[in-house]
Amino acid sequence: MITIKEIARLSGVSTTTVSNVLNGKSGAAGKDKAREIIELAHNLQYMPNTLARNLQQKKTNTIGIITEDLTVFNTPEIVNGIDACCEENGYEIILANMRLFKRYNNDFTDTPKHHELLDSMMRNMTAKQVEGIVYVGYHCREIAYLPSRVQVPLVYAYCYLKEDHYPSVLFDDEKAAMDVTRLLIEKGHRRIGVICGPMSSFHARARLRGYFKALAEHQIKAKEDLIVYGDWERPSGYRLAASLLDKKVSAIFSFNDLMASGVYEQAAERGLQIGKDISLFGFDNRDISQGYSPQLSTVQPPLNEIGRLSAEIIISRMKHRKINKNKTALPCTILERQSVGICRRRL
Amino acid sequence: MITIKEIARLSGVSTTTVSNVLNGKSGAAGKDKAREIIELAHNLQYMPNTLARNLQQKKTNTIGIITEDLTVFNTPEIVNGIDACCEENGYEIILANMRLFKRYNNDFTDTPKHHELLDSMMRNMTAKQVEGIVYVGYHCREIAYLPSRVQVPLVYAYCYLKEDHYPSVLFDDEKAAMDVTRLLIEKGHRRIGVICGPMSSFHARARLRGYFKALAEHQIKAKEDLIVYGDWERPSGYRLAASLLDKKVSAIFSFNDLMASGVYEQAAERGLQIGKDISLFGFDNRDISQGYSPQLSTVQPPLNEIGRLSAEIIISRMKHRKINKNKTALPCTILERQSVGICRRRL
DNA sequence: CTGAAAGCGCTAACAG
DNA sequence: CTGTTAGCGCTTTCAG
Repeated sequence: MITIKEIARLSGVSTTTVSNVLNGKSGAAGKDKAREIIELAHNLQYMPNTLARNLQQKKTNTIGIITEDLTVFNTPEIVNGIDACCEENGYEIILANMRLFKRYNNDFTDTPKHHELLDSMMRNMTAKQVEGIVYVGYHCREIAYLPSRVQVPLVYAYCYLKEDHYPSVLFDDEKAAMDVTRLLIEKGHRRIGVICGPMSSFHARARLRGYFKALAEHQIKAKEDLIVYGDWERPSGYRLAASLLDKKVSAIFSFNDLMASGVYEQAAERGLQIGKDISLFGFDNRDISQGYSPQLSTVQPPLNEIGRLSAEIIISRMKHRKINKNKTALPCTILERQSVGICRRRL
Repeated sequence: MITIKEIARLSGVSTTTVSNVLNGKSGAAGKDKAREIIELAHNLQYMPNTLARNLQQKKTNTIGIITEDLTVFNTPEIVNGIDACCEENGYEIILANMRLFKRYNNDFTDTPKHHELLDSMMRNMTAKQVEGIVYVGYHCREIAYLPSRVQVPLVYAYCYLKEDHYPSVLFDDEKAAMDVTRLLIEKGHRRIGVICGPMSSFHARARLRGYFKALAEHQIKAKEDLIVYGDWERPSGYRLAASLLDKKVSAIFSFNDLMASGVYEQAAERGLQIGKDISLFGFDNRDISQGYSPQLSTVQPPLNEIGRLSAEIIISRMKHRKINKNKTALPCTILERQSVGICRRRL
């Protein structure tokens, strides 16, 4: 690999001059000399060595991203947002993927192994002189473990810490659920069944709050028996839809698309047409939501924006040493598709 | 940030000794001194500076990954495979994401802009002293543009070059399609309809070859009117299924899951039960394939393995300067689910 | 406008 | 076992 020194030797100037010319320093060298140097560098396929430059400048313009699992459906889009924002601001990224699912078979959260891995990745990033780190969870949840010895700004994306030691960026489950419920109410629905997730889930609890709030707003009494609890998987949606349909709900709000997909099946078996006889809403905007007829109405979480905002927070902290330890919840987009219709049932 | 020099000063030894101790060089220092140094380093939260180390060693143990678009469904799994293999071999990764879809609105392949972006990313990686690069396409296709001035081993994953200038790793479309067709034949199917993709697609052509070969093996005459051409999207599957069903096929092989999902709808409208009245196979193993009842049989491409092998090739090239410019096609896994049944039609 | 000198943090070579 | 010297490739004084 050809160096600046070599070019200096060949063109009979000092390394300083070469460096100046190649970095476009104003009035660095005589025009002729400059052109000669540039040409030479080009012909010799000169490439600056980032390591050397960063070492000397004590600046890498790099932020690190640690993902819990890059293959979990929401992660890439978040990374994409971080990446885009960094690029726009002249920062580079370094990605480290914990690969939690493949590594630990889905049984890892807040175990010593996980902590050790995290600490080692943090150390590795620090060693590489990143100037900030974004930690990307694979779903929104509370993380108990605080990484040790963090020396640069740190932001949590799509997850948050038990106590606000660092800022975090999430999306607003509660508002989204409220919006969906309102929309259903405005279409005339009063008996709105909910296929909730396990109450241990942050998402499930927040969405339920939103549902209750919207009902209360419209003076509709919430009925406990219209809320059933699934495990986020399709079969539970199929099973639980049965009990809700028995209770004559006119609409079902499933707290994720997978369970909603089970509702399609249950409805089909009963000869009920989704969007006409029964309205259905999901959550997540998974691929699957467009794979049914009629298409599933759903909630799209602002993944790209979560990434962007996380990066912005990091960058602004790096620049202004601003301290901010808050949670930020970004709004979701409600995607109304044909699975929702006017309530035809007499009240 | 605390340096080795500082520790040397505080513990009254030379930087060399500190370096030796901290790197566990055998017999580096007296036990007491060594312990003292280690403790000091720990208390001061010493972190080695990777930049400095790599610069001095002229070695980064890093390979670069350039993805065309990280958010396209198959990419993360491939990256995961590369990452896993690198980790096992003591290499680090650097990821650069072209974000082609968001950047150019799906109209970019082999345009000057794309080339420029690629070249700039390659340069950037070279500047960072990566020792090899894996280029990850967003789907298997032929790439015409040869990056200029590549100075390290380069492998193409999930895509390939027009001419074999560099090795590439793909999956075996033809064999997978042959396996699927055989399986259907063995279940007694003779009139097997195909919902193909556009013939401009590498995948479509290869899968069609596999289909023909399997038929020929069993002396079944291929009928042109049983092959229809979609655009990979769901509506085309719905539409084209109609024409195949009119032609009384007993099985449909859709060349992707999305189009297969349209077949479900068409079949339902005609009161045909998938898996009984009509057998159905897809391709890709998308999430959606498990979102129907009965579940869709499909083909799972070896994404993780593509990643792993690409990394292995890079690493072995780096080590042994082995030259290999071949395409490698890895086998897919056939996932037989309930959408396939014995042919009940009299022949 | 130009270059000599110094140094970023680390390690390798070699001498004591 | 320990320290000195030298240098990775680059940029930044600062003097000419």
